[in-house]
Formats: sequence, C-alpha cells, structure tokens
Amino acid sequence: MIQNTLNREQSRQLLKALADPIRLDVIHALAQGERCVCDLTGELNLSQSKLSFHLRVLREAGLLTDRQSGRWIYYRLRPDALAALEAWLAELRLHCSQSAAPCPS
Amino acid sequence: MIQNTLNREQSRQLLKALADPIRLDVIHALAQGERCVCDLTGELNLSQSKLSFHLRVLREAGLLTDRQSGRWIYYRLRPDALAALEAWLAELRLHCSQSAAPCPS
DNA sequence: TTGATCAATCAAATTATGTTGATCCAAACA
DNA sequence: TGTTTGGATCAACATAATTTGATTGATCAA
Repeated sequence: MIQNTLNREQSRQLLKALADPIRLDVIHALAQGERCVCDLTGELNLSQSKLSFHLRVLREAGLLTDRQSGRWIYYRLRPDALAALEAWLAELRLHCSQSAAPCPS
Repeated sequence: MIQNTLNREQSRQLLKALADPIRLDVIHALAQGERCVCDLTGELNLSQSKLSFHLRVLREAGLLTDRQSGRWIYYRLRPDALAALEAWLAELRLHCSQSAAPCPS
C-alpha cells in the first residue's frame, strides 16, 4: 500500500516504473480508464509477453491494480500512487530556491 | 525550457532522470537549497566524475540549473520542472477510475 | 473431456546505463 | 608565466533492464 508520504526508496520505485516509453504508453491508456489486457495489446501494438512484463513492473511498483473476471484481466491506475508522487514532488519544491553560501565554505 | 504541460517525451526524460538512487540523493540535497559541486561531493560521498555524470543527466533533463562563480559551480533545483511533473501526474488521475466495458468487447 | 484462448513466467540474447580512472580545460593565484 | 584546483569529458569496463520465443496454468466453450 502506498502511504501519503513516500520514502526515498518508494519514490524511486514509482519513478523507475514510470520512466519507460512503453510503460508510459500503458499509463496514458489507463489514464482514460480501466482496460483489459487483451485490449491493451491491440491498442498499443505490443507482443503479449512484452506487455505482461511491463504491466508487472507497474503493478509491483504500486501504480496499477488488477482484477480478474473470467479469463480476462483488467488493469487500472491507482490514483493514490499518483497523488503520493505529487506530494513528494511538492515537498521538494518548498525550499529549493535558497541560495548557497559562497565557496570556499 | 519546461512548459506547464509536458508531452510524453518530456515527462519520460524527467522521470528517467529522477529514477536513480544517486540522483535522488542529489535531488534531496538540492531540495534544501542551492549547493556547490565541491560541497555535494563531500555531502554525498561521491567521486568527482560520478557526481558530474549524474548532475549532467539531471541538468539535461531540465531538473537543474547551474551557475558559475569563479571556479565554483552551483546547482539548484528548478521548481518549474517539478511543478510541471506534478501537473502531468494530476492529469493522469482525473479519469482513471472509470471501469472497463466487459470483454469480449 | 478436449481444444482453444488469455495471460503470466522463464531462460537466453540484446540493449541501455552506470562506473572508473585518465585526461582536459578554465579560473585563480603565486 | 607556471602551478594548483574545481569540474567536465572520454573510453573501457561492469552492471542492469528489456526483448524474444517457448512453455505453463487457468478458464471457457464445444
């Protein structure tokens, strides 16, 4: 489960999962709503095992959930994971504009 | 320059730059404010060329700016880049909870 | 049952990224 | 000028991530 404040390792895992062109395609497709794997392969023009690999990376990072219905598996984005990353980024922004003391310090 | 709305490639570059443990250490250090390279090597206990490599990745992604003063170079986080990523994430969240139509579609 | 389909997994091959140590360049100072 | 120092860059090497094709397990329909 994703907490509201991410530690360094959690944010790294989310970022790493997102930092791939194919996985971003998946993310963008799922941003429109839940999708079945069988539809995603077609929409994104990916081989079955390739898609499966990337879905797994995203799922294990906590960005996706899946549910099974018959032989189909549906994936969706987890808004809480996205919100947690947003909060993490917002924190970084708070104090970053402070100037450095001149070197040599 | 980072626009307010990122395209897929821009967001990928930002995410990829962030998705590394050493670069996250750098980011966290710079989140407290501007730093000289010479201080960062010490704080993060990194070899000079290693730090330089990672600073370059972050800078080229648009996450950092640098300024030179004498022989020292100071880096700082770009809050606009962070804000742009936040906005990108927020958009993904808007419609993602919509359920899929049952397969076969 | 049997055969077909959806999707996960695995090992091998490929590709991309990060690390290291050496070298280079520019600024500062003697 | 000549030397020192901060930092960028480069090539060779090491490590990590992705792709591919084959195999497996589960569900469903005939």
